[in-house]
Amino acid sequence: MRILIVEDEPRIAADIKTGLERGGYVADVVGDGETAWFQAEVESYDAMVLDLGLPRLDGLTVLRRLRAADRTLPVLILTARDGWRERVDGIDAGADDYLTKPFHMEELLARLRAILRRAAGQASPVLKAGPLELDTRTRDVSIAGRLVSLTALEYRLLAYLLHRQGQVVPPTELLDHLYDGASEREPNAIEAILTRLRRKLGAPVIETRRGHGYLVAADGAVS
Amino acid sequence: MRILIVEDEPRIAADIKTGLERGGYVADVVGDGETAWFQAEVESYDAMVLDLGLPRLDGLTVLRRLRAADRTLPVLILTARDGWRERVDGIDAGADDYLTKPFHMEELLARLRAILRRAAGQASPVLKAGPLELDTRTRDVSIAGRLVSLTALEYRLLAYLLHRQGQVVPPTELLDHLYDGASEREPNAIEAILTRLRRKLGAPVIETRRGHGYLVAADGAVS
DNA sequence: CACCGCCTGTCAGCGTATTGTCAGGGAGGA
DNA sequence: TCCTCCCTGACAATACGCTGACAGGCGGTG
Repeated sequence: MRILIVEDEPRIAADIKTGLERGGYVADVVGDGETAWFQAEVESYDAMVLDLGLPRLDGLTVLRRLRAADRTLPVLILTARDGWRERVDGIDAGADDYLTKPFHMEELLARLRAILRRAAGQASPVLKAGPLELDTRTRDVSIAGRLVSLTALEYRLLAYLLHRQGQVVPPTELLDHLYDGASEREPNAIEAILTRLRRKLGAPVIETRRGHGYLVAADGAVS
Repeated sequence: MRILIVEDEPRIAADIKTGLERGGYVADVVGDGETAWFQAEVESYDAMVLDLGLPRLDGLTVLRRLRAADRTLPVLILTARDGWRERVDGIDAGADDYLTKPFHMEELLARLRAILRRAAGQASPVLKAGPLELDTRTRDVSIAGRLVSLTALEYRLLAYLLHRQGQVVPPTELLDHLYDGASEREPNAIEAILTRLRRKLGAPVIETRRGHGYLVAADGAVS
């Protein structure tokens, strides 16, 4: 899961980035609305954390532009403590959620999980596919009840596929969502992680559709 | 739109009900968790406004039961002002949103609009032509209910024709759209793919218009 | 500061599915 | 009938995906 943080205060931005990375996400930071808009158009993110008070281009405007362009990217906005009017505007402009500053990192993570979950059309924070369970809160993964310990990337890969359960995910998309913007990777990197992940899982949860991509079946069944 | 309000304090419940009705919704009120659970099972609501502090059966429990039963009903929870821990639990239990008491009616309405909007926007893009169905999310193709497995190019060819359903597509255009700009192919390559595709489909879905191109009829019928 | 161990990206080799080309045949239109 | 255009089977080249091995990097530990 790759998140775009839009926050002009470097200190806060860095805190959020660290928090998100601890939470198992990949995050890019931009400091103004203009760049945010550009970045969101050009790169692919799974969600955006958006501060409303921004230089150059106001956060609400960024959000409205996104929605006007039919981009359904989940957006979590950050507002001042007593700005309920601001929050109502934000929600009507298409925000999926808000958080008032200052906030607990833990709450930001919970709300992020929630909007990501919703975007995937899921109701529960525990993602399931057949014998496989992935708890997004604790990041525990178990198969047939047995806990398996995954590395950061293995987890991200699996979580991403589960979020898009029932859909075929092309390898290029995985490349986009598993790594932040700073890095270039060979497509083979995905295959390597996948091999190791499959070995750990020990059950055929992840299907390959040659020429199309990878897939975790909606009910966990293998065709 | 019909909303279920779960709130044990009659005064607040009445306020919310009034507010929702002013906002154009229909609302029912129940005062305890047990009834809420029963009511949500028996009647059909478009969303639920759920107070967490409830007699008989706690709000969180109601929510978890709903989610355990795979009910995706949008739920907005009401929490105390400083209960961020409670909110995190609520969100992880599957709440779509929360609001801290006391709140502005206007904000409740905005958040309700938001979760209803979200719940509505989940349609699967499936292309159809007669007995043929192509699901762009899973890349599953089925004809008369029977799944057929297509290679990357067969899929692209079929998808392209379906996108332009009812129109005659010249082979040169297919050449342009199936391959990237760098490569030169014999026009025969298209014919070869088409032959294999037709054999897999087993039904005359793709017509040839000699001298013009290929066509998938708008209703899937063959003239 | 040095060491160690784990994580992870790259490379190369392998097996297999996919796909372009070729050549021959069939059908439609003039 | 003749000339195109299109279809199709066979085959070879290619691309794709999987895996084992290796090495650099990073963080933790003594």
